[in-house]
Amino acid sequence: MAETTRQRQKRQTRERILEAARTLMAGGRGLDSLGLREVARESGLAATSLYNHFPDMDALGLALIDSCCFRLRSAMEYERRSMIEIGPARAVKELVGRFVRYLNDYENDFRLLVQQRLGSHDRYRMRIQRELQLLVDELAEDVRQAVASQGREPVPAEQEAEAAIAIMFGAGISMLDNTVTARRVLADHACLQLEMMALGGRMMAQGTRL
Amino acid sequence: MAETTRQRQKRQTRERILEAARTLMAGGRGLDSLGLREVARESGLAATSLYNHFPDMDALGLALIDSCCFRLRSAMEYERRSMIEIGPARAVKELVGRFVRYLNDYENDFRLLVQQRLGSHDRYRMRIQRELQLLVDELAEDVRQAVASQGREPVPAEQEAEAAIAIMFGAGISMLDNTVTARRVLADHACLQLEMMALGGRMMAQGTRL
DNA sequence: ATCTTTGACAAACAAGTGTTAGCTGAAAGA
DNA sequence: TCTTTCAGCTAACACTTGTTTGTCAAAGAT
Repeated sequence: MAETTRQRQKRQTRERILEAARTLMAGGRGLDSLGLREVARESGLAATSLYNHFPDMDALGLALIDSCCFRLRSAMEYERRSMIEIGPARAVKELVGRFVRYLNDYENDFRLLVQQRLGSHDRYRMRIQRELQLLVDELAEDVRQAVASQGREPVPAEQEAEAAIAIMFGAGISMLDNTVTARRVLADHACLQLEMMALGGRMMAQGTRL
Repeated sequence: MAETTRQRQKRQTRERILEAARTLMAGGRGLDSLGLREVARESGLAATSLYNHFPDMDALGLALIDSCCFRLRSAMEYERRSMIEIGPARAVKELVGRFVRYLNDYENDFRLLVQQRLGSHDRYRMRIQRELQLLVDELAEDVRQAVASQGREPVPAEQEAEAAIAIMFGAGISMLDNTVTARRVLADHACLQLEMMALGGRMMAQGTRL
């Protein structure tokens, strides 16, 4: 069934509202400091019209976070086979490269996600935590498969993945206040840290301890 | 020169204001969603009285962040000699233990710092970034000294320290939404991850690569 | 062609915001 | 003891906020 004119226009307006909210947050403002009227003004609508799309401000925020999660997931998605076949060192580079590209494209998305991961709104937090846990789980599965395909001892993949995400997000946060060239240095550091991590995991799997 | 009655009362009131702001943020609210009048009400003062202590809301926020930084620094401070002498495995446990204790005592401080690290206010961000960099630097110096005292090859200490802070902060963020017992598990994970990191650094110093 | 639905609108409401001006009374200094 | 200082107060100003009510015109349905 084709989309009617009404449905299309409503959907477009809805997107316009979300886009307006994104614009307002571009300067680094927090989601909770955004006002309904302010968003309405930015999107060229009457304040009351927003109620035709979202029951209240919270629903708008959740929609925004949902779309941010979707874009993060899309950006970090890849073909597993290729990641596994290229070997660990290049896989690390590929992973970080993907993340840096995401950061350049959706800087404000990232800011929003990291900020709201600690926000007051429980629903927001849960949604984001779940998304990040999925990221960790997928990464852990990749690590396991890559190691298995090389016939090595099983490494603590969950821990590696968790640490890897923490390291990348930490680097990402630092990148936000830096120039594009400085970001490259930070990305290299992140690569090195991930390699150390992987190396340590491999040693630990062989029984080596500190 | 002793503190006069007036000076003492003013200082106490100032602290009362900051404490009120802390209370209001206890539920996880963002700093930018705090109102001057709201803080005044919470601290039992007239709104206008706050101007006797802070020129505007931004100054209040900065004072709050400053005190959070101070408490973080105090909590993570330790005697270097002891850290170096107990060996790497126990040093990791000590470090994480210290951080967990800080988190239990000053949960809202931590939330505030992590949130405002990505906030809109440049001065806030810079102040926090500087504080965290100091944390990284000190940790790196400890790693270097500990390694040197054992007569080992120099490891990439800066990178280890940076990753370590990222890992601990990542774990800390996860801990905020968990019970005390679940936090212990997360702390153990963080320890394991830090050990992997240290092990990988040592291997890398010996020339091993992925 | 007629009737119903509905997205967008302006007006209004009660409450909240940051900030300024001016007053008061107690502490500090002479 | 007299004067100055100043933390805290009330009142007021000019906004902004989220939300409700009722109107209107275009799209969809019959």
